[in-house]
Amino acid sequence: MPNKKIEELKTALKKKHTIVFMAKCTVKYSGRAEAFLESGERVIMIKPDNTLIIHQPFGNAPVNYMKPGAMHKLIENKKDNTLLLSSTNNSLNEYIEINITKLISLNSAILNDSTKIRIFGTEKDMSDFIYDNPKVISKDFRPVSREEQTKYGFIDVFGYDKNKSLVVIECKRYTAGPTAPQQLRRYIERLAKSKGIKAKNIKGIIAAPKITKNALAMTKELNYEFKSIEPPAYMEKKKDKQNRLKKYF
Amino acid sequence: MPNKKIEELKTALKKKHTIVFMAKCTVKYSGRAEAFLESGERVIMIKPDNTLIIHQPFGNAPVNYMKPGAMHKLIENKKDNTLLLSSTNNSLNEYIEINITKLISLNSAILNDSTKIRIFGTEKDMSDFIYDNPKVISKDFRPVSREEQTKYGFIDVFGYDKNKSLVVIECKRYTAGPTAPQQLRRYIERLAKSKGIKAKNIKGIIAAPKITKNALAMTKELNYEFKSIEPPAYMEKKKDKQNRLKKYF
DNA sequence: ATATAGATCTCGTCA
DNA sequence: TGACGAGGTCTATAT
Repeated sequence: MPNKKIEELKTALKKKHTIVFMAKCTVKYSGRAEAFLESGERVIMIKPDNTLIIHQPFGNAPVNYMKPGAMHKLIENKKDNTLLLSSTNNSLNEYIEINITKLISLNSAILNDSTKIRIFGTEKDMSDFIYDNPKVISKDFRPVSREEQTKYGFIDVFGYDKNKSLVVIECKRYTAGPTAPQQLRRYIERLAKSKGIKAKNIKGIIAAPKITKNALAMTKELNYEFKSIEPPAYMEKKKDKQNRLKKYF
Repeated sequence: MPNKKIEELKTALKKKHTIVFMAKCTVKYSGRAEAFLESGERVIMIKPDNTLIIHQPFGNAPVNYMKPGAMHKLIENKKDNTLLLSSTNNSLNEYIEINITKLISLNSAILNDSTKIRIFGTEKDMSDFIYDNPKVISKDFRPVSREEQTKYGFIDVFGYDKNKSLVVIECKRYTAGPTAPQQLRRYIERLAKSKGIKAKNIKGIIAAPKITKNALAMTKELNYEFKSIEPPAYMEKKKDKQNRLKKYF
């Protein structure tokens, strides 16, 4: 490996640049589990906050990583002309060893970026939409709170029907699986206990665009209701995708 | 922006290289949700399988991404000297627009890597450990199967006690939360139904290193049992971390 | 620090 | 292809 590149990498690490390099290497990880990756060519990224990310040339997820706050040490082995990048996170008790046998490319720079991403169409947006438009549940539904995360658990939307019976709504932004009625059941049982009423007198509703067959069976067995509701951002997008996109720039 | 770099990027895209570049850009995403990221300097990676990943210079997770299988188009705007990288995934109905105002660095190469990571210390390893060492549950426990992926759900370990009562064990690698007794409850209720026996005659055990206070309360309320068990890899690691690491290389 | 649940979750696996 | 649960999940939020 060229000494110049190694010096450049050392300097970039010291100066806390954002560093990206391609290298042939093996990887060992030890921490919450243990992981081993045989020799291959990968992309390795190190950030100023000491995040380390290793990507294989396929797939969406990194194959290995260290969370922000690790410490990196670069050790040259002049005998066999290899580099060892050793990363430790003492507080998390995690450890990575990258044994580099070939340095294919290297780039580093100070990147200026302090912006935060804005995301629309989350589950919170969905529960807000239901709170603001209760008629999508039923004309009799009267919401009284959203995101009730304190006493009774994390209830998405909470209210009363025309008979003043309690109504608890669990939102899912995608197809509801078996965990949805499970969650609803847990919230309703807790709520019933704390209010001193019977769980069967609380109405449970799952609001999601779709529900799986099994989840629907469970929902009905527990005497809850499924209400098909699209996430609001998706509805907006359908209506006028281009206008919505333009709004933010 | 230098024409040479733009041509290099175009060629690399065409040749399906693994590409990494740093750029000042804005990002718009529309798909499962909608996301907007104002101008800033980031690392952008494009893989031969058409994965696209955008990293800000901080944090572990990518700020934006497209899954494998997207299509990328590079459009030059010579008027204001900008580049538009437009990515679409038609089958997933997802879309990203990256507006590049500065190209800071660029590297591309064909990376050879066909290896797959091996991970030890997963939940499966834990259920295998319990199956092979049933005495860690109790001296009377007789396991008959592990990882029972049936119509009843996914049961980690399944067996009988000395009275020939059914025993169902749910494993968690980390602190068990409220979802653990919930899951166990679902498996046991389904199993009881299909076997035509009463759910209360099936013994439920949560095996995990720790359990939260609420989860323990739920566990007891449902007449299940919590058994504190360390994940096996962690135990091995404690015993002789160095030996274990050496074994695999 | 712990607890809890969402996520543009991702990924593998099985029917 | 959908369903389902694990994940070295990660991340944000509340206690």
